[in-house]
Amino acid sequence: MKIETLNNKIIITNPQNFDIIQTLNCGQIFRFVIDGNNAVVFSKDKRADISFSKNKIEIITKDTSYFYNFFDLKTDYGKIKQKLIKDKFLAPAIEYGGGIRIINNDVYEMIVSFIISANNNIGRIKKSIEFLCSHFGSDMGDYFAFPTLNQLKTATIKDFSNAGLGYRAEQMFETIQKITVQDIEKLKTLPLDEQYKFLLSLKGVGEKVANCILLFGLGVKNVFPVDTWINKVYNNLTQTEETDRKKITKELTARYGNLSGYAQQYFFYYYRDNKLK
DNA sequence: GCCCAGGGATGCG
DNA sequence: CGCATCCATGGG
Repeated sequence: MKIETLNNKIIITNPQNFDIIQTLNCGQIFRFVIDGNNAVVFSKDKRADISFSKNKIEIITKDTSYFYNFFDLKTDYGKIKQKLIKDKFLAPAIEYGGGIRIINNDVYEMIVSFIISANNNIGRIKKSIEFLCSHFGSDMGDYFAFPTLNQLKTATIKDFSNAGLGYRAEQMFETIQKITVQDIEKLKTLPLDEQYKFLLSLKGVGEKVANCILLFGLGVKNVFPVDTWINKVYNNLTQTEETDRKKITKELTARYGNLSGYAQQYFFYYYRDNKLK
């Protein structure tokens, strides 16, 4: 794999451990469109237009360094997979979704997105987020930016309800009113336990959502978000009917350690995509 | 009509 | 602490 960064694009020839469709479709990001061999990806107020084939990926964007980090291009996924594939449970999942990369997205955007995600499905999550962008985000000409915190502070409970948040509308309103730009900046500098504590103090954020925010928004890899799919994976692999997600989270984080976040995404994508039990 | 979706808040013991 | 119950909404 060779990565070249030019003025307005990143060119990846002979991509290894990087599949655009897998990376976009594994549930870590909600603002994207795939059309054949092209994709458009949005983060904050930024946009990347991507064309991809078997031996080439082109990421066209004004913000090359942002999307270089966004797609985690500095990390050697070959090494990570080499370790994880020794795990007999994980091997088929890595075989299936070995082109997944863990995205480095904006923390605040992840807080809003994953509050919406609770007990929800990806189609509805995407629609709600699009609503918030088109009603509260800046008009960038041919798309809308993700609303800034101060823009979203103008939204009412009714607005969130109109966005399809259902019973999460009140939680979102409270959290958006409570947090400040300074809180978000400070959050990035805190040690893990304090980051976790802050996130759990927000309405609509529990253990699973907090772990997703840490993984996709703060680059923390020794967390293992447990949702309904991971719960199914766990029961499938252990031949149990465990429902205690705290226990499952603890066990899986202990098992995969600093590679938990990667393992979790391989599992999630494989089992959900194949709709296994 | 029931079940499910990248679960969390609340109340009760 | 652990545990049960409730929570909007749209698609299958």
